[in-house]
Amino acid sequence: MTLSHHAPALDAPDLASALDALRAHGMRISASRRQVLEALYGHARPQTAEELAKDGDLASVYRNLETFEAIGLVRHVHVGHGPGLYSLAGADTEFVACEQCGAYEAVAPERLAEVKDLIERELGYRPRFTHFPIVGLCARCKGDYHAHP
Amino acid sequence: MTLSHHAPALDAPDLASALDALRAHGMRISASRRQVLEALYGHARPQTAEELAKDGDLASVYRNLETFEAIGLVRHVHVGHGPGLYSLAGADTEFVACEQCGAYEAVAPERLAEVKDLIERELGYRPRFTHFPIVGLCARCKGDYHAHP
DNA sequence: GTCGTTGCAAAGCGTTTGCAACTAT
DNA sequence: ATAGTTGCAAACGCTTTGCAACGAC
Repeated sequence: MTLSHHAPALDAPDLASALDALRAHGMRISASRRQVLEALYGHARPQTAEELAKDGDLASVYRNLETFEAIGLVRHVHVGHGPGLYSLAGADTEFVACEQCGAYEAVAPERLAEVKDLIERELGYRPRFTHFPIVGLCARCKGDYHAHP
Repeated sequence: MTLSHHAPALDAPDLASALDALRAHGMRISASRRQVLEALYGHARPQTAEELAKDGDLASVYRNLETFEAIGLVRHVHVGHGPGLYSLAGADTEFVACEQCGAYEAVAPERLAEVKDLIERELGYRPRFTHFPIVGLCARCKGDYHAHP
């Protein structure tokens, strides 16, 4: 499958409207799906598939996250080498991550407007830090070269 | 192991000086090591471990790339979800990658000086696009939203 | 009753590890 | 002779897939 990560963010402000969105796409409401969505609505931070599965079936969670992403309900970001981190699509969010300590932060796109324009002008690429973050050293790690996580 | 990716780039302009570098670090010159280094010196583009191994032992190649990287001889970049791409450390190089078509390009650090300063001023993170590239849409893919690789 | 979805098991990919057999020094 | 290295096999972590049983509609 070639899942587009460019679906326009679907704004489902609560669980009920998320379920409506599924129905609107002809999808059924299963226990697994309800549970994943509840978990997503219950956490501010992006979650791994494993966290979202709790004790349910991981394969189903991956399948569901994939379809949720296809309809623009969910999105995920890759921080370092770890598992993907999933969150509700809502407003576009970009990320910065520290390759030293693994910390990462969401960044509102407005704060990166100038940066992205500059990169596009210089390189011809239109950057998007929603799926793969800006990677570097965070304020703490910049100082201590030999610091450990 | 926690391998520092921040070792200063070791400038070994040819195979002979790379081998000297190994010796200088008390490392032995094995057939596997010679072969990996020859492959690295023989290709301009970053190579996967599998490509570097040709028909040799992949595990040894990974082990050797890891130690080469630890002494600053080699470096690798992660483009999308594929395997790591290894190259000689030489001069610092940063990368941009297209998340649509998988294309990527090396970028001289000077071209990113302004961008990196701007990011650091805005976010507090000091970006480094040597290990994880800037990701976005390349010039070709920006246009055709539904283009295929 | 249908067909989408699940849950399990198994495979996949890229990478790492344990360990006995080698080999550069 | 004695480490450091190799090569194989097996495991790893994350994700995907095949498929029969299941359950939402």
